[in-house]
Amino acid sequence: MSVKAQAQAPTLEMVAARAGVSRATVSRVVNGSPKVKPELISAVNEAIAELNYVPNRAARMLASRRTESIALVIPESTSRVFTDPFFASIIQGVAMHLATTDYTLGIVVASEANPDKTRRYLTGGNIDGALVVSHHSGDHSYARLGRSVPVVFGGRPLHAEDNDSVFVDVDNISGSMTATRHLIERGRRNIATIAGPADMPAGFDRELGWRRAMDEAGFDTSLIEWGDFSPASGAMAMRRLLARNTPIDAVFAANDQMALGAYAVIAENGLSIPHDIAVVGYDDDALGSAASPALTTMHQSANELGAVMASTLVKSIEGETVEHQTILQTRLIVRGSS
Amino acid sequence: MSVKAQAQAPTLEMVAARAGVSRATVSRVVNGSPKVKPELISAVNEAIAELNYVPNRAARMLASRRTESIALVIPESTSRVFTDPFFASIIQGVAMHLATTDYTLGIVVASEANPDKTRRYLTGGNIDGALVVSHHSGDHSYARLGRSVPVVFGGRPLHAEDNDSVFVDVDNISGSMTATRHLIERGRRNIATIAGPADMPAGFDRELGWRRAMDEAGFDTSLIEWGDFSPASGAMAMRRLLARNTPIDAVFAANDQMALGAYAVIAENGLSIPHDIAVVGYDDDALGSAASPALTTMHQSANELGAVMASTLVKSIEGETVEHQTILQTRLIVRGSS
DNA sequence: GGCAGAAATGAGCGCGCTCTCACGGAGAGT
DNA sequence: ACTCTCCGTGAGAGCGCGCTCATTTCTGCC
Repeated sequence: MSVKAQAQAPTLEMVAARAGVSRATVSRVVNGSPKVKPELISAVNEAIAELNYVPNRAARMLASRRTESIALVIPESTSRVFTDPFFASIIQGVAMHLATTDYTLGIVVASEANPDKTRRYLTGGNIDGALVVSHHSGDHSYARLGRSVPVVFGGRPLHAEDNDSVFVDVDNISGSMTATRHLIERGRRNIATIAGPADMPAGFDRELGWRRAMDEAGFDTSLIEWGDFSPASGAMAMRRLLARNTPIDAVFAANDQMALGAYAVIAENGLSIPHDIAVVGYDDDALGSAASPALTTMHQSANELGAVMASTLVKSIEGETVEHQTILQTRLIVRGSS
Repeated sequence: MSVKAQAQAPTLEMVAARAGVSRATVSRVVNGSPKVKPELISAVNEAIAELNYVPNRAARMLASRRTESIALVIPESTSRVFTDPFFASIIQGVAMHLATTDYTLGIVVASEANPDKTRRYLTGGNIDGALVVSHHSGDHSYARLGRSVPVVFGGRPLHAEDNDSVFVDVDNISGSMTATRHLIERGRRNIATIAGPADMPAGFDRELGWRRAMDEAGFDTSLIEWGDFSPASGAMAMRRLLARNTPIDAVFAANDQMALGAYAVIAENGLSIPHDIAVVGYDDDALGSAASPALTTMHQSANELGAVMASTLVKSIEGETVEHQTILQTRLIVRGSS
C-alpha cells in the first residue's frame, strides 16, 4: 500500500479492467440496466467491492446533466427561522427523506444583497430542484424560479399570482379555527390572539382562522397584537394586550414560542393559567409539553411536512405529475393550559 | 428567442467567442488570475454579463478535482439535535459564513444502518471537507475520516485517541464551573445538577465543571440526575431529584431546555424560583430570557461556533495550517432565576 | 446448416472546465 | 542589432462518466 494509494480513487475504467469487461458494461451494472448477463453483473460487483469503487459524482453530473442534488433555499432575512424548532423539524424531515434516495441536500442562504448570485446558482444547472421555506411577500422571484427548475414551497404562497406554484402546507386556517373554537367551548369569551407577521402565510392564516371562529361565535375581534414568532415578541405582545385594561380570559398564540413568552408575562402579572387566562399555542414544540401548565396546542408534524415536500420535489424532478397543493392536517392537543 | 433558449446554459466557450478571446483567458478571468490584461478582463466580464454566464459546477469539479462543497455530517441517532436551538444556531452560523465564500453546504444524515454509504460518500471525492457535530463515543469512524479529507468537529472529541482531530468547542468545563460558583456565591449549598448524557462531550464536561466547583467548595456532589438535553428529560430529572427528599436549594442544568423542563416541575411542587430553588441553565436560548423568571444561563454564541468551524475548515481545505483546538469563551448571564 | 432478428457488449464521442505547455511579442542586456 | 527573459495568450489534452451506435454473440426457426 503506497501512501498515495488512497488518494487515487478507483474509476470506472479500473473496475472494467479488473472485471475484464468494458467501461460501458460497468456503467450499466452500476446504474442497474436490465440487459447485462448475470455472471457479468456479479463479476463487476466483485471488482467494485474489491476496489471499493464509488462513482465520481462530478463526472456523473457532467455527463448526465443531472446533479442528484436539491437545494433548500432560505431567504437571509428569515434565516432566523433556524432557531424556530418548527423549521428545524422541517429540515430534519427533508434530510431524513432524502437519505432514502440518492439526492443530496444543499442549504442555500439566499443573500438578499446579491440576489442574482443565488438565482444564477439555482438556475445554472447546479441543482435538480429547490425547496423554499417561509417565503415572504418579497419572494416573487423564487416563484418565478419554478419555470426553470422544479420548486416546492413550504407554506402556501401569499399571492394569488403564484397560484401555479407547487406547495405543501399545514392547514393553518382550520387549525387555528379549531384552536379558537376549543377556547370558546371552554366558556371563554374575551379571546385575544398573538398573531404572527401578516406578511407570512402562517401568520396571516392563523390570524384569519381566529377571526373566522370569533366571527362565527359573534365575538369581538379587536383583541389582537402581533409578534414575530419569537418568544420575546410573544411576551411583548402579551404585555400590550394586558395594558389595554380590557377583560381577557384566553389567548391564542400563533406559535408555541410566543405562547411561552406570554406565559412569563401572565405569571408576572399575578394571573394564573388557565384559571384567569387560558392559553393555546400552535406547533406542538417540545417545550410546550414540558412547560407548567403544559401547553394546549395544535399539533402538526413538521417532520412530515419536510418529508412530503422532499418527496413531492423528487417526484416532480423525475417527471411524475404531482399535486399542486398538499395540505396536511393538524390536531388539537389539549393539555393543562386551557 | 426559441423555447429552449433558456435551457441551454451559456458555456465558457460561448463567452470566449463573444469576447473574442480563448477559453483559457475567460477561465483566468473567472478565477481571478492576476496575469490578464485589464482591457481583456473587462471585455470578458461584459460578455459574461451579457450572456448571464454562470460556471458549471460539475465541470469545474471534474476538471479541478475540487468540489467547493463541504458536508455537515449528522449521525442519525443524534438527528434529534435538529430540534435543539443550540444546534440550529450552529447550522446557521455555518451557513452564514459559507455564504461569504464559494463553498456550498450539504447536509448529510449519516445512516447508521448503512454507515459505509456515508463513509464512501465522504471519502469518494464528493466533498472537500466535513463538519461533524455532536459526535458520540461511537463516532471513531468520523475521526478516522480526518485522514482522507479535512474534518472539523464541533465539540471536543471524547476520546484521547482522537487527539489529533481538529475541533472547535465552547469552554464547557470552565463555563459550568462559573455557573456553579455563581450559585455558591449566592449562598446556595445544596446544589443539584441535571446533567446531559455522559457520552457526549457537552454532557460530560458540564457535569465535570459542576463537580469541580462543588469539590472546590467542599460540597456534596451526589445531587445529580441525567437527562438527554430535551425539556421533557429535564422535567423528569427534576422530579427524581425532588423525590429524593433531601434539601435542594439550587439546580444547575446542562442546557436551557432541561432547565425549562425543571421550571415546570418546580412550580408544580409549589416551590418558587429563585426563592426556594435557584436555577441556572446553559446555552442562552431564546426561550430562557422570555421565561418567568428569566433564566440565568451561560451564554455561548452558537452562531460564532458554527462560523468558526466553517472558517477553520475552509482554511484547512485551502492548505493553511490551523489550530487543532479552538475554544470559545462563555459568559454568565445573570437573570431572575438565581 | 444457414440466416434473420434479438440480445448483449464494446468503442468512442462529448459534457464544460482547468491546467500545462508552447508560442509570440515586448523589454532588457551585451 | 541580436539573443535572452519574461509576460500574456492560445491550443489542446484530459478529468470520469453516460450514451449512442456499431459490432459481436446468441437464439430460434426454416
